[in-house]
Formats: sequence, C-alpha cells, structure tokens
Amino acid sequence: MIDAAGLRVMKAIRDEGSFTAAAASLGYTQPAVSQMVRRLEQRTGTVLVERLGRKVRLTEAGEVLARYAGTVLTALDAAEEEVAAIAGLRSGRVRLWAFPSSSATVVPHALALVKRRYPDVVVTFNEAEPPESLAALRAGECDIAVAFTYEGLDLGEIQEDLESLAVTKLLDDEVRLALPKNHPLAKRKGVSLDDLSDDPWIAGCPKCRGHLLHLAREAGFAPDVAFETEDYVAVQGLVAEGLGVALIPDLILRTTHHPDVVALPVEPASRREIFAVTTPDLSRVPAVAATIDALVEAAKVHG
Amino acid sequence: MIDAAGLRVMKAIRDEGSFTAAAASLGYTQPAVSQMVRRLEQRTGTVLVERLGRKVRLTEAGEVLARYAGTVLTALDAAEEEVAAIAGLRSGRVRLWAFPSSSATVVPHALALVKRRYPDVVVTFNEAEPPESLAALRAGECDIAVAFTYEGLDLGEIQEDLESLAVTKLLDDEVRLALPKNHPLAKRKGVSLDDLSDDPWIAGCPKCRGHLLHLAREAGFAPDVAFETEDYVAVQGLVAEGLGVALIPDLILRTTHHPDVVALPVEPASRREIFAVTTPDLSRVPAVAATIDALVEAAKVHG
DNA sequence: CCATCTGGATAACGAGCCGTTATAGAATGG
DNA sequence: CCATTCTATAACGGCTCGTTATCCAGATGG
Repeated sequence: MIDAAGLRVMKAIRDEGSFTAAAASLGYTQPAVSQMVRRLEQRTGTVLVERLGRKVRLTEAGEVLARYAGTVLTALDAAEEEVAAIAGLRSGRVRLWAFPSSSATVVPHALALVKRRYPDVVVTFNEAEPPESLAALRAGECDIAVAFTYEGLDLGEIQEDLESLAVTKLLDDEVRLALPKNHPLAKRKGVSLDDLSDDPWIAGCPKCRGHLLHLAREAGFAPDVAFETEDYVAVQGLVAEGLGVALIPDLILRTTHHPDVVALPVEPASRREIFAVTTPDLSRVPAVAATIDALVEAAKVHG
Repeated sequence: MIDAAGLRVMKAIRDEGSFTAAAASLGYTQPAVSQMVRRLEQRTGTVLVERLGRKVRLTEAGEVLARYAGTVLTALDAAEEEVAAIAGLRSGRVRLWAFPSSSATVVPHALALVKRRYPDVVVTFNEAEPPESLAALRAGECDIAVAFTYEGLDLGEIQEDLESLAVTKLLDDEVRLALPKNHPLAKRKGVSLDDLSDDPWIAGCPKCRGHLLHLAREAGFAPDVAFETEDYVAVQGLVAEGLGVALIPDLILRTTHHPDVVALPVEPASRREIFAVTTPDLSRVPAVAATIDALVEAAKVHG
C-alpha cells in the first residue's frame, strides 16, 4: 500500500517546505509531487498535507510518514550498497572445494591471487574428492568445485553433470609411473604399463584406482594391487620401500617427490584433466568468476 | 532502484524455498515472482537466486536483500499502522485555541466528550481571543479556533478569512446588560441601551468594546467608557460596586454571576455568534472532525 | 524405463502507476 | 495592482508489474 517512493516524497516535502522545492530536490516536476501526495492521501484515506495558501505543511499523519521515510530509505540504501559491494568485489564469500593434490599447489596460489586483488573477498576452502565436491556443488553447499577426470575414462559419471554445469579447464596433469630408484627399469626414459605387469601395485584414491585398472586392462593384464591409500606421500613411501609401483600425477610430484622414487613418463602418455566447476548461475557471481580466473592463472604457472 | 515489493519477494523466496510457494504466500502467480527476480537481477547487475534443478536458493547477494526485507517491511507496516491509528481515531492530536469565556463552559464539556469517546486522541488547549486564534490557524499552529463575532458588526475583518475556512456554528450567545442590583433600572424586565446613555460603561475585550460602541452609536449616544478589562469577573466586580454598567454575554453569566449584579435582556436583542473554525484540509482529519462534533454537541447542551 | 507431476522460464498481453507537458487558479510581495 | 510563485488539474505516454497460456527440465513412482 505505502511504498518507499511515497515516503521519499513526504520526507522531501517536510524537508523542503513546498511541493516545488521537494520536486526539485528529487529531480521530479511539481505536478508529479502533487499527484503523488494525492494518491497517498487516497490510499491512506487521510489528509497528509495542509495547504496553507501558498505554503504547505504536513499534518500529523504526514509527519508520521516523513519520519518513517528515514528508516526505510536508509535500509534500502544499505541493502543496495551491500549488493553493490558484492557485485563490485568489495565484498563476497566463495566456498571452494578442491581435491587434496590440488590444494598443495594451484589452489593456494589462486587464493593468494584473489586475496591480493580483492582483499575483502573471502574464499573458504574445503578438501574433497571430485564426486563429493560435485555433490556439494549441486546441493548448494559449495560455489566452486575443483575436480579432475582421467582421460578417456569414467567421464560417464561426471559428464552428465557437466552439461548443466559451467566447467573451466585448468590444466592437464601428466600421470607418471613411480618406481623405487633401484628398480630394474628405473633408468629407462619411459615405460609402458605392461613392462610392470608382474609388479605389485599401489593404488591411490578410488578414481585413481579405477584409472589404473583401466590402463592395465588396455595393456592386457590385471594388476596386483597390494596397497591402497589416498595419501600420496604414503604411496611414495611404499614405492621407495620397494613394496610396489604406482601411477602418480605429476602435480603431486612437484610438491613432494620422495628421493628414493623415480617417476618415469608412461607410454602411451596418460593424463588427467583438472577443472574448476561451478553452476551457470554462480559463474556470473563476480567473486566466483574472479576466483575461477585466479585458478586459471595459477594453473598456467603450475602447468 | 530497489523497492519494497522486490524485497518482499526475495524474503518470500527465502522463507518458502521456491518461486511457486513464494508466489502463493504473496497472493501472486508463479511467473510474477519469476519476472520480479529477473528484474531485480537486471537492476542490481547481480545473480540473486541460484537455480538448482527444481529447487532454488538465494545467493549471497540475494540473502542480503532478504535480510533487509525484514527491516523495511516492518517499518512500512509500522508507518501504515500509525497512520491508520490516526485515521481511526485510535491516536491523534488536536490543537484547540479558544477564547476565554468559552473555555469555562462549552470547551471543557467538548473535551470531556472527546476524551470519553476516543481516549487516545489528545486535545491540547490554548486560550486566545479570536483574531489571535485565527492567525494561529492560518499559521498552522492550531487546528481548531473557537471564535465569536458580534451580530451585524465587524464581520468585515473575519469574513474574508471565513470564506477559505471551514466554519461551524456552535451557538448564539445573548448579550445582557449588567447593572448593580441597586441601580434604578434593576427591576426592569429589559432595557435598551439609550436608557443608560448617561451611565459610565465598563468595556470588555477589544471586540466587545467595539460592539458596545457600535450598539451605542445605533442608539444615538457615545458611551462614557470608564474602565476596560478582559476579565469578566473584574467587570462584574466593578459593576457591583456601582462604578458603571456593562454588556456581558450570557455564556459568561452562566458560570460566574456576581450576586450584586443583575443582568437584563437588551432591547433590541443583541447576540454574538460562536463558531468553531478550521481549515478545509483539517476539517477532514478525523480527530479534528470528532472534536468539532463534540463542540457542537456541547454547545447544544449549553445553548 | 517410461509416464506423470511439479516447478521454473518465457511470450503475449493488459491495466494501472507514475512520470511528463501545458495550463489554469490562488496567494504573496513589491 | 501587477508580477511572481506556488499548487491543482487535464491529457498523455511509457514502463512496471501483474495476468494467462505454454513449454521445458528434473524428480518420482509404477
């Protein structure tokens, strides 16, 4: 019934003392104010302005409206400013979920970039493997999921999602074969999987295990998986002790490379793709877009 | 830019969890909400709602708007309620200015009526002679002026005002001739002014003095005005002491009649008219109208 | 696995709000 | 008394903001 525009007009009339001055202060013409007052009086069924010859003065009811105008307009301005701050990256919160091996390299770098550029944008961070992070994204618990997918494989599960999501490629992560440095093949420049069909294997996260099984099947054997752990420091420890060989993404080796482990290129080359994933809506939120941009730049450095 | 309707919609979406439910709770159709959100998003240049398949969820910016909605809508409701209270006579303030002799009788009775009927309407009261109270009315310092005018005379000054004012007749107040009870004419049933052309006169307020001069001139003499005072108790004291005779309105005699004074009808009869005056605008303010109604009723009783 | 249902987006449309300009009328001040 | 200044009103136009009708996607249940 009563709206902010009406209150603004009443306040202007009280402050300026005449319709004409009120109109000028609002950037309106005089009849606009005159009609607005009339409408308000009709709606409230009350006289709001007392016309004293050439002067006008608010009635008691009119004063009430003018008084509330302050509260309402201040709140509206504050709301607008807060939204503008989010839009202008002077504020904002991004919930980023990333898988563990990205959190050591690309993600911290990206967060530093965002922090430097937009000090008041807060990026919260959570470690999670791709299926979990994508579920969180769809549930609205996170804004950006940093996920990966192994080439050629297991797109099935994720791909369906990706169609309705906004996916940004970050980098390709070459997969290498980790051997103890005293392994017979450790001096080679590269190896193919079937060279190691008789070795015991150490598998990483479930997706990585699936990838290993996939590559091995293509190479024509079923690997003997002796250990499984999601911790790649542990994987390298096991390899160093000669308990098995493993596939390890290059990204991990860049940050933690056990001295007694050698990592050889795999033939044929295999890699995983790392993405930043968000929803189409969120991709248009400035803080989210800025964070994804930072991830892309960080990925270039680490690519 | 942002208005209350937009905030109300955002709040409803947050509270209800879907556009459809929000629309229902507001009495709108679903497309109305859908379009309102789109408009708000265009205006703010920000994504306000995240569409998650069949569910929707507010973004950070959307939450900001929903949060402010409470403040704004509460203030608007409060403003509306306060105005409605004034319109519904559950609140309100009336500034009444009345001339002294009315304040003893009609006005107190009227105030009692208003108080009984509308306990929360506050009538403030001020004593002032007609020219002053009418000036206050025109200056916006008072809402109702209770004034009088002597029959046939001096309308000139007031009449011009009355055309642009809202005038309500309250009562006719007969003017009587006050004599000391031992005056030679004190036993008459009535007197004409020229019976007393040789007596000294005591004049009341300036208007009353003017009225006296007018009547005397019509009767063919110029009165010897021995004293002037606006206090009619004093006037009667002077009359009782035999220091002169005076014209006194009946209304005054009803409340304070000096035992040593007799008040005889004047021939030909003369009276003053008592009015409640307000502005056309104010006459439509419920509390003002109610007070004038009460004055009319009180005047009937005292007529 | 398909049918169904629920919820959102979009198009088309209409009413009403709310501005504008033009003009008349009333009050004030020199 | 005239000029100025203020408000009121009429006529008009555009945009906001509803509506209905319809389509499409996602969830659900047999």
